[in-house]
Amino acid sequence: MSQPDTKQRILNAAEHLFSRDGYHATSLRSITTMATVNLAAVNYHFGSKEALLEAVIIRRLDPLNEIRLGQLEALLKKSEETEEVPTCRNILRTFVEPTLRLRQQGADAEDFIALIGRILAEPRGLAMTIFMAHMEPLMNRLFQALAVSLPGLSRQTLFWRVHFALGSLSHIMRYHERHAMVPEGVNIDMPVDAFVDLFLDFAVAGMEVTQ
Amino acid sequence: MSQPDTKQRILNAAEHLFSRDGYHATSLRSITTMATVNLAAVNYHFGSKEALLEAVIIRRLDPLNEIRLGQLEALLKKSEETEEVPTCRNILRTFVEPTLRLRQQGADAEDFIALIGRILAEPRGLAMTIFMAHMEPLMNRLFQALAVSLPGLSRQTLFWRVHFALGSLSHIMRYHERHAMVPEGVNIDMPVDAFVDLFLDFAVAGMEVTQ
DNA sequence: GTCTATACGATGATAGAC
DNA sequence: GTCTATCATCGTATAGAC
Repeated sequence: MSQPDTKQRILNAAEHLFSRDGYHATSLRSITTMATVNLAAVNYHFGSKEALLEAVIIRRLDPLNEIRLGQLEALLKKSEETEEVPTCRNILRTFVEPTLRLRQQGADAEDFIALIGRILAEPRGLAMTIFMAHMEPLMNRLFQALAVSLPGLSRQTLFWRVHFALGSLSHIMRYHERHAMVPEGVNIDMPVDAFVDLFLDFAVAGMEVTQ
Repeated sequence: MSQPDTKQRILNAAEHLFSRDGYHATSLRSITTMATVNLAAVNYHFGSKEALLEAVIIRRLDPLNEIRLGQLEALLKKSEETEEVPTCRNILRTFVEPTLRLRQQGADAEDFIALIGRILAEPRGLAMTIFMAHMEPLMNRLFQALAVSLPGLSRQTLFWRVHFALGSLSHIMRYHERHAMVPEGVNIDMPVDAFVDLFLDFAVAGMEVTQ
């Protein structure tokens, strides 16, 4: 009997397992078992295990980047009208807040967060190529906006500071999974809004410091 | 013929391949071929593939942590004598500088840097457990020293800021491998000293900001 | 003690018949 | 879409040469 959501069930299972165990450590058999579809269905719908990974990434990354780019463009448009340069904090917020807010959207989104963390750690991998291609327009726009907001910084300094800041973000997106080394009195599960501000306090100070 | 450096050759090959391709994507056969040893030599000398990974990690991590801890203790001892609280910058430097200086020590050390990046992205993996066990004493000491240096921060805020800062570091340790998305006019290969300062400017500002 | 050659059972991805 | 067969490769174990 035909099951119209076969593709989605495969995508969900693959997202979960790729995130939890990594691409190479996940077998097609475990994916198709979890999705309750036949082993060969992956090849039929996606062509290969690699193509399945790409589909998993794109399904969530593109909508997320649309939100991030939309918020950034709205901020820049507003600043044109008011003729005020947008602040570094507000620019970074358009990137950071939609990202951290993924956590509120359930376990599936958390899986995706972990998957991105893995991708960023495998520089030479196939997934990295896919990821970079889909991030580049947004990154260029972000870099450009920050250059206007922080005219005192050299391109070199700005470049590295952007990566310091986004590196922090990618690191903490993975951190909630590692429950070791958490001192007493520290709450790992903060409300998203508070966490966004906690992060922006840190990142903006580092971006804006003059030296 | 006896080859007294068989273990080292296996370790070198494993470090290189684990770093480049990841643990699961690396086969024992590719390691033993690169090391020009017999397939069974890994099991003979290390017991299993997992035990080999642990040996690869420990060989470099323990000496590195000895250097970092030694510099931190020296700083704290000097501050006791002069009765001055060490600065956040100097505390962080004891962690950051030996880490970034690994790059100067040749291609092998660069492999290890990439491997650590991979480990940090696989929260639930075996390697993470090994890594955490060997990092914990140093992390506790670092956290304690920073708490004294930044008495105005809550434990919660300090905890997250330390992870923001070290997250930046782990991210950029991997970055040199990804040559995409580097704007013109940006030099990826900076001298280590300059890069340490560039990083500390960012991280210290973020650590110290009051709000 | 070290190392080699070889074999084993499990699991990988994929292709082709249906 | 599914089922089954196929074949490569995996980590590991073992027997024996040096």
